[in-house]
Amino acid sequence: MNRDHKRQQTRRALIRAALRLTDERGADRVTVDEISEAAGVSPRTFFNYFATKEDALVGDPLEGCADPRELLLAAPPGPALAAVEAALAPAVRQIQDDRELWLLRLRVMMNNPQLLPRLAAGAATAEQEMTAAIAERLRLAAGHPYPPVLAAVTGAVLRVALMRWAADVQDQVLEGTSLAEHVHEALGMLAAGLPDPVTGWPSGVSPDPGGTPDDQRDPTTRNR
Amino acid sequence: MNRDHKRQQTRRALIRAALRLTDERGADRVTVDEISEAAGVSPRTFFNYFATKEDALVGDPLEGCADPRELLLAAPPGPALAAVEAALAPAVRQIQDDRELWLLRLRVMMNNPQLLPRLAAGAATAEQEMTAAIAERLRLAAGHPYPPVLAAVTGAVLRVALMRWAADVQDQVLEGTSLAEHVHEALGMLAAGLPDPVTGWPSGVSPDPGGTPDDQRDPTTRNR
DNA sequence: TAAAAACTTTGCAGTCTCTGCAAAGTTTGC
DNA sequence: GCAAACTTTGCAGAGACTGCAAAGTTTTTA
Repeated sequence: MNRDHKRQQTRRALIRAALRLTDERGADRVTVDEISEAAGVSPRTFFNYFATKEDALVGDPLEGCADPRELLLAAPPGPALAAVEAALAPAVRQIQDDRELWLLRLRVMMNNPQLLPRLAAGAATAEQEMTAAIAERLRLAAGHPYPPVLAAVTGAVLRVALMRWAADVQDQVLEGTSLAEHVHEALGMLAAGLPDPVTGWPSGVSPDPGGTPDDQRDPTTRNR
Repeated sequence: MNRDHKRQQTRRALIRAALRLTDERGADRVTVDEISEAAGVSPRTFFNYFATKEDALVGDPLEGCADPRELLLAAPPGPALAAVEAALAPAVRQIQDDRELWLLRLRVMMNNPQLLPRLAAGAATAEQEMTAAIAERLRLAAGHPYPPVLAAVTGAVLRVALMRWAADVQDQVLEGTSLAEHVHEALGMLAAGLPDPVTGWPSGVSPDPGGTPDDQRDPTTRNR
């Protein structure tokens, strides 16, 4: 049997076993030994596939997707936020294609909050790459705040969209909003400057056009 | 000697020992036994103070600050994003007051990326509280996307601001920007809708009536 | 102030995660 | 069919973390 294929199969078996057992009993009532046994491999083999027990649970939303750098640079010319949305699209599509698995995974995460940080963990690497790619696309100098802010913020938005998508399904909303729609909706809020949804007021932090750093009179700054 | 005071002292000794040793050798070359010894307590005592080794390293930016709920509800009436900035102010002030410790901590984090996720971890709880507080302040229905998006996004911004502030100092920028200024600058970008800093183009995701307060038809809210 | 109550520290024994290494087993290319 | 390349496995061991009960310290009470 094909080597790569077999590896993928073992990998998936481990992930599924880990998720199923954790879903049934909670994260700290499942051992690596049990997961491996359920997947039909030795415990030692588990660690050939995953560096930590939690890695098998959390997974990587971007796994198998092209390098974000390429996607971002390949995105049609236009505003950066739109390009980021385009770059995220393959990941979103992939998650929707593996719907069952991701819903299980997200349910497990919501029931085991210790895992939430790890989701951000995978994001940490992706975020760094994203930051670099944005800076490159816009040809901004290394110290410019825009790329890291945009990368962090879109990462946060993706995470929230995932959770809301999963919560919709959990709550039996039969024809719920698609993940892509959740992402788009949240990015739309960002693009609009997070206006207050009740009053429609603009968000009201002085927009300080990134260029003019006349922050000297900011009242929160005078000390130190 | 006063009991509380002694506890705080032990706690700080453990944190300092953990940070110093990790700074010298890297996170995986330091054991709990060594940290405890350096702090003058038994290894068992370490775990009376921190649930994990990493907890001693990461700390909590909001530790000792008032409940974000109260801060947010106490903030002057006005746009939500401005209220969030006001709510963040005490945490920012506290970090600047403990400048030395936080700079060491952030340097350690930048040199030991395994720790970055944990920073988001503490944020996870704070983020939930923030979400609830925002929803309460704006009297939004439970399923509305605005509170979780705003909470996640401001958390991300705070994290980036912290890192940039620390990086400034690391890079010997003597009269660097204050943390509060970094936060304000990043929030300003959000408020402006993340316009492309090169072209000044608006961010260009169709803003999707998140602003118009006809929330009754919000698709995510219809149920429950 | 002495005794009781409340709390903290510690040692110990044990479970679990995770690693390096080398032997055994499998797949692939020639 | 054979050698190279890769994967699985067992084993031994370091280190994180927990529950428990004994010992030590601080605070309260009478």
